[in-house]
Amino acid sequence: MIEDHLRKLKLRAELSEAECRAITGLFVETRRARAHETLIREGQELSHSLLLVEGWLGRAKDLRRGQRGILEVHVPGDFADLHGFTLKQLDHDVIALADSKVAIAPHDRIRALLERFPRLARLYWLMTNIDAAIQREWTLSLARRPALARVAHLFCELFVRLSTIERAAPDGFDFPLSQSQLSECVGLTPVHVNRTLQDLRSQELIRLESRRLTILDRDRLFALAEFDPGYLYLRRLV
Amino acid sequence: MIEDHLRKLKLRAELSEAECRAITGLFVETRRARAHETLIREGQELSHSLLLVEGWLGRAKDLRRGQRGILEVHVPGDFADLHGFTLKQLDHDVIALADSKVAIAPHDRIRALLERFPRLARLYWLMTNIDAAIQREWTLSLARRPALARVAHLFCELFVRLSTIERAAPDGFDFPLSQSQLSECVGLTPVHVNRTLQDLRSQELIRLESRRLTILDRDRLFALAEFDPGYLYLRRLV
DNA sequence: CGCGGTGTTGAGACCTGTCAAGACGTGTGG
DNA sequence: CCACACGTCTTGACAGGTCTCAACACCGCG
Repeated sequence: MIEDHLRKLKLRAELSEAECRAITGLFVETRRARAHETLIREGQELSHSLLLVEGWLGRAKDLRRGQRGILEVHVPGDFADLHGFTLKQLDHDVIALADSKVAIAPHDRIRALLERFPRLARLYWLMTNIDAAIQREWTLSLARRPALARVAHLFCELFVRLSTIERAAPDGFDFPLSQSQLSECVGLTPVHVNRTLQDLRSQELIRLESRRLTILDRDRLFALAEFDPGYLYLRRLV
Repeated sequence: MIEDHLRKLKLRAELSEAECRAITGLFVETRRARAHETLIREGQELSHSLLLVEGWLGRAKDLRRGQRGILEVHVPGDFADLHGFTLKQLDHDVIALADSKVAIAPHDRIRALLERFPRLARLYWLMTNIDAAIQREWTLSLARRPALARVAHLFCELFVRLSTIERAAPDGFDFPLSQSQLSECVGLTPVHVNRTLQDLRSQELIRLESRRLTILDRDRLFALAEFDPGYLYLRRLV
């Protein structure tokens, strides 16, 4: 059930059988969430963390005037709020972007695990840093990439992240977000995202229909987005 | 020399005398850097981390066409690249935004410290998470706040962060960045930042002259920026 | 059958960027 | 002491990217 998570960890560190079993033992139950459901609210006291098993989650923050930003998206194998373990409460909401399944890890079990395996504490710290690197790249996108490159860059990133958990085909992946949700990820309006997608389609870079994204020309898409996967740190580090 | 750093940590955790001494023992030497100097380059192999003692540093990433984004700024007491300890190399540059002084902590000393004081490992993980929360707020700013609120929000954040290390007066602080550097922080052009600052001045919210920022009406500035310091986690957490 | 969410299109407004020029202060070399 | 280069701040005119508002088509679902 949490193979995706172990796969993600093993990309960066060697894991022993005992460690894998201990990590698996973190989770007490699973629950389902429907698209648009809010799983965790900003400021809420937390006693457990959520691992995404199936579906898509996002971190969201609201402003006045109904404006919302989605600040990061999670794919299966990601902890959505491991930072809640140290922060005790979050500065953002965690929302389901599509129908999803999450596994619940109580904080006291996480604490016990990290005390027993200090090496894993180091590894999860590393994963936090990789999360932050992704966040930085999103920040750069918003600061400096125009709409077209910004959307393209998100597709490139998701393609690579999904590939590492073997949820991407060579030429694309299932992408269940609506254009409206996508607009919240890239800091644009839904109308402009629609026009940007048409632009990407007319340049024969992608297809996007019935919630499946097909990448027609990966090299040109990567180039347009100035995508360099270095910031994902897809290599052994521990 | 590293009192600012200890002050920052003590805001979030109780520290024993032994822990303080051990942290102080992390640093082998200091060095100076001139404004605009690049201290660490993206991709460079790292064997030590830098604590900012005096001055201003920033994390920067470049794109083609000479576009650059500054993704986070550091004030005294901040580790600029503690994530380099786990990541081994960075996905961004670390640059001096003003003349600065940094203290150098070799990674093997950091490793020894965290093995001896596992509680500090937890604390530095927490600090990483607070860093990430700041990054999220910047992302939100870029995604959803218009130029005026974006600049205002940065000033609010810096005012609070500098206050916690007692480097802000009740009504402002020294702010050595040029308008061009500021524009790289907020994802605008220098020309537009200039006009935005004039707007803030004409609304009698701030003064900014000879590298000193004066906040004339804190409440209105906070309201304009929709600034809520919750994301800085200025409270005991460990 | 009607409804809400989604995707699409058009026209116009607004925010931000581009390009160009000049003012000012500072440091440097003659 | 002056001349000069350089970075910074400022201003204007204009271009361009993105947003707003409005309308309509489509679809799945109750």
